[in-house]
Amino acid sequence: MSASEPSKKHAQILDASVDVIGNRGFYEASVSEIARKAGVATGTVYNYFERKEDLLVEVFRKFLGDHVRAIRSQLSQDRPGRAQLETLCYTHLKRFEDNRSLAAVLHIHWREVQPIIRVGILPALLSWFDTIAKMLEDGVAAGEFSSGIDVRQGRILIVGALDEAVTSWVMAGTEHPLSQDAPGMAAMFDKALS
Amino acid sequence: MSASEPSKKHAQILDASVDVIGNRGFYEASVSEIARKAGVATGTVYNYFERKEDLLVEVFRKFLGDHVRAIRSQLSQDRPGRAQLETLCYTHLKRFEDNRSLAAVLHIHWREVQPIIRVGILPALLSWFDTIAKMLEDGVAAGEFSSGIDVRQGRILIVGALDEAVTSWVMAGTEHPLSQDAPGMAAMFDKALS
Amino acid sequence: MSASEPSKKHAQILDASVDVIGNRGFYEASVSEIARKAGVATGTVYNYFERKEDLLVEVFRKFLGDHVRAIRSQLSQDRPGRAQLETLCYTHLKRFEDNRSLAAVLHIHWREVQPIIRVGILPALLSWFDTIAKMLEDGVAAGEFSSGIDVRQGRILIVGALDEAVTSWVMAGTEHPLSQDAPGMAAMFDKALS
Amino acid sequence: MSASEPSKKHAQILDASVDVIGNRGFYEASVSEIARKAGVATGTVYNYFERKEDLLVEVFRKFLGDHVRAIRSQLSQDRPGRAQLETLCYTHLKRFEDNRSLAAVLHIHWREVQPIIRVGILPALLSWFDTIAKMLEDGVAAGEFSSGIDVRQGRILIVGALDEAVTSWVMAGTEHPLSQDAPGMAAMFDKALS
DNA sequence: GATGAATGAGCATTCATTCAT
DNA sequence: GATGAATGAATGCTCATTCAT
Repeated sequence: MSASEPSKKHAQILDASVDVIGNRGFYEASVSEIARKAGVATGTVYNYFERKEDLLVEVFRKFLGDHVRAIRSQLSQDRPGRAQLETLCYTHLKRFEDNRSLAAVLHIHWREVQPIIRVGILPALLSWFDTIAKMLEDGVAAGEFSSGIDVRQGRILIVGALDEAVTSWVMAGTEHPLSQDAPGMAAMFDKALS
Repeated sequence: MSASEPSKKHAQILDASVDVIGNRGFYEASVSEIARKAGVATGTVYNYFERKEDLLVEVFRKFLGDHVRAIRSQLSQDRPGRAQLETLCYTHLKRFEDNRSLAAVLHIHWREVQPIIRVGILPALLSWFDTIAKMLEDGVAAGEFSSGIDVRQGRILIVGALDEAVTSWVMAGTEHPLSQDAPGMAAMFDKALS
Repeated sequence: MSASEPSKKHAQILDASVDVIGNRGFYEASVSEIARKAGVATGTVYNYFERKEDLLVEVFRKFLGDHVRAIRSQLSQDRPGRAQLETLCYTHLKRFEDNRSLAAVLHIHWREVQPIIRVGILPALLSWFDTIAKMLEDGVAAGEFSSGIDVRQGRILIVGALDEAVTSWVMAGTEHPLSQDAPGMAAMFDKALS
Repeated sequence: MSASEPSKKHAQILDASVDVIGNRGFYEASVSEIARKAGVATGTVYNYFERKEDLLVEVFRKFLGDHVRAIRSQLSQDRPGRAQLETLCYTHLKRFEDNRSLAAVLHIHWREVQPIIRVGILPALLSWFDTIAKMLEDGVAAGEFSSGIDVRQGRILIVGALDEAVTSWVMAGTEHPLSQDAPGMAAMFDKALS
């Protein structure tokens, strides 16, 4: 295998982490269970990750990172303003509707006080926040959003509302299609920012 | 002390729980540390609470319960619509600005997957959600909010945005006054719902 | 109350000890549960007994002591030999048939390795052993039992067999009348000693 | 080591359990102490046994099981009746004379009320009882024992007397050779059953 | 004497992490 | 690199005992 090819086992372990942590929560999940789900021995996990905490950190780095990159790519194809808001909401909600375990991991452990986790997660989180802020700034620059809006508060509104939408859906355990809320959420955001 | 006064030690333990859990997180907090902070022996905690989990559950029951009751009382003195939104935002943000530990406990452990905690916390959570939904319904009935709004989505918007505002403030560790965001948040909510 | 009159609470606690220890076993029984069954506060137990272990020791002292005295009194009314064997078996088995909890306490904790219990129980145990040995010696002296018997081994035979009879009955939880085995046991003892 | 060889650590832990439980009693014995005696870490015990109680249960399963198999093998080489009684007594008493700790564990915890222990121990106990009962039936069939005997009562007599012989010897802490009682016990049994 | 809340030592058990194979 | 048995620190919880009221 070439050096650039990511290890297959690394990926297996990461996928298993999403699965187990998403269903049990980080503190109720055991490294052995994740290893078993990944089809490797417990010790193997430590060939790829230094600490249990790194599993969670890497899940954020990879999966939230991928998500943010995808969102950015989508947004770049829309005109700033309402169109981007609709794309954002739909893409975000659809992504997690299709992967409930990932939704659970990212939205439940978003907030984590243990410093090693906090610090590790932060970059991925900030790039998500920045994506939203950038979108708002573009909307203002394009005259689509009011120049009087507070970008920081707007970011809080959007991030918080999307977060709560996904969390409620995850917690409720219902099968109602999460992405159906996208138009309504986008409309509210649009009005709030005009 | 009068007979009707609830146990002093119970209150001490609950306050210490807010303090310790708020700073370490539930899983990093040990019962002995909470006991020490409360000025009682470890075993004493178990005279008042059956399990460690009950500490967290009771914090929600009491402090979120008190908060919701206070909010409801405040809202009843305002006219439905924008006035209530402003009161809601200010009261909510001010409450947690004045008690960072409580903010940390409630906003970090809002989401908790362990069933015994989930189930214990749920009633307090639902009463918070219902308070927001009720406010929206009153606003619609009074003609202050558009009759076309989706109350469920509106609830998600407000709960999520307030949650994110507090969480960001807690996590950042900055001393910027959280309550200053109240007018801006209220204005966005108002526009979103019109 | 006169000094010689035994305390009512002392008796209540002892009766409750038989009840609880008989059903849970000494180590699974808690002092608080015994106190509750006795209708007194936990601390009250320590006004009458120094340690938890003393509860067990006192049960042996009082109830095995009473039993041995009753047996001795019965035996003194019979002629040595077979008649005494029959009286012994019937009285012993009937006593415990009528009080299953006491049977459980005495027969399960007969053997106990904790020194403080061992030492405390020993006198009562020895008086029980001596009673049997004395009966055997009387039987030999009266020419009813063979002069070739080993009194120590005869004591072991009778004590062990009666013990096993009661223990089996207690453990099985059946309702078959324990005392019905008395004639058969007595007959075997008689033949063994002739 | 061959693959069929049972785990060495498992055996070490079991041996240490006999040692520690035999001397302290089950409830006074701590898992850490057993682990230390076995030369392993505390956690290692839990790689081989699920619960502390399983240590005791396994001791019965293995050591009482081995003993019963050995006894059965010996008995099959003797003619039913007196010869078997002598073999039984000698083999039994000699076995425990040579292993005082094992004698203590098996004879003290024979009776145990905690359900998880009771149930776990029961099969080994029943196979011991059955061995005695079978021996009696064979003796009756061979005309060596009276056809009028009650096998159940005979089982109680033998099991109880042997149990008491060993227990007395263990408790007394004397060094008198336990097995010397075998002929006398066998003779009494023989007469009792004729 | 009676009470029962308070105490804190003690212990079973878990599990992240290591390391010999 | 892969394995999984071994490790032992860490912690929730119990309960005999004390003592202020």
